[in-house]
Amino acid sequence: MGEDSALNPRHNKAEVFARLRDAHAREVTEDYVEMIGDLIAEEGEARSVALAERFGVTAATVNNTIKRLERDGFVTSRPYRAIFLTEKGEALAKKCRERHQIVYNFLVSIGVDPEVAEFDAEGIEHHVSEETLRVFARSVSGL
Amino acid sequence: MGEDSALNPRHNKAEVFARLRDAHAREVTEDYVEMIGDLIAEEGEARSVALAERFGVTAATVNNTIKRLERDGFVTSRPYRAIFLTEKGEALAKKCRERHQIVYNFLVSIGVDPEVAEFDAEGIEHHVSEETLRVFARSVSGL
DNA sequence: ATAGCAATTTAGCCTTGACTAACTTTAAAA
DNA sequence: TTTTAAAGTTAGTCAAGGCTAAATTGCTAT
Repeated sequence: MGEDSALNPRHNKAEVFARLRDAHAREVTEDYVEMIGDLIAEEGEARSVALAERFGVTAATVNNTIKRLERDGFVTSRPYRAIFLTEKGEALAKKCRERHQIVYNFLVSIGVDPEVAEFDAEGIEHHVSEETLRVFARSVSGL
Repeated sequence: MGEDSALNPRHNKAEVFARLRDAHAREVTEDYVEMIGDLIAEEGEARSVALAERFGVTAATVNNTIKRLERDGFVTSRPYRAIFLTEKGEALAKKCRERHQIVYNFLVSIGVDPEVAEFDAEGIEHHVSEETLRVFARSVSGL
């Protein structure tokens, strides 16, 4: 007995990977609400064409994704009009922006080149637990 | 002029996201070759049933994935038999194992709980650039 | 007022990665 | 040796997230 316990972590990875798949499913949503928030802040509104350009995907892909986000309650949109964040979307965007900033600042603080840090933060931010994020934040703030 | 240059990184994220999508496409492959390597090391051979259990997916899903890995030259397998890594697969597994270890050690070294570090490392390892990995490794080795 | 262009939407296709259900093969126990 | 349970395979479904091509809408300049 006990060979599948926490004492022998080699043998119960399933949970880790399940969480990984969940994080995965949230990534695109998070990147979109974050970007939509940025666009509204920078340009006053978020249009499909700007999202397509910034993500490097086609307008059709943006359209699909926005439909999903709308279905899931993160944005509202009317045909041929700009895209808006719901409260839920805004809250998520805020959280993501903060998280992104913490990861970015942390990477730079340990000596990663700012441009590389920008790349890596984008990938890492979706996979950092609350605890690790706290450690990052504490580390940046100089212990 | 210059508003899309590196001086204004807000405006050319497309590349970042393209790389993110690529990293994404490699994740499952990397997790599988790594796990197959582990199983061979621990149990002498890698069977579908063990992969399914460890990843928390069905045997059918494992089967699909293994076919893809075989098509892409990372593993060999014969019906109803164990799965083997090709040289290419072995090389990738080795690289992933090292990277995973560096990320894990780094997280633990900055004060993340080992169990949480294990979770996070699994997600982060696929998104860490060579440069950031070097910074992590250097940091762990006590600069 | 309308012509034309840019933006958006729609339709149809693809791959990945997941599932269930049903079937086949292998290997071990009776 | 035969039965049976476990392992593996196959077929069919689904959602996410990409794409292209074609249709539609909205805006702007004539």
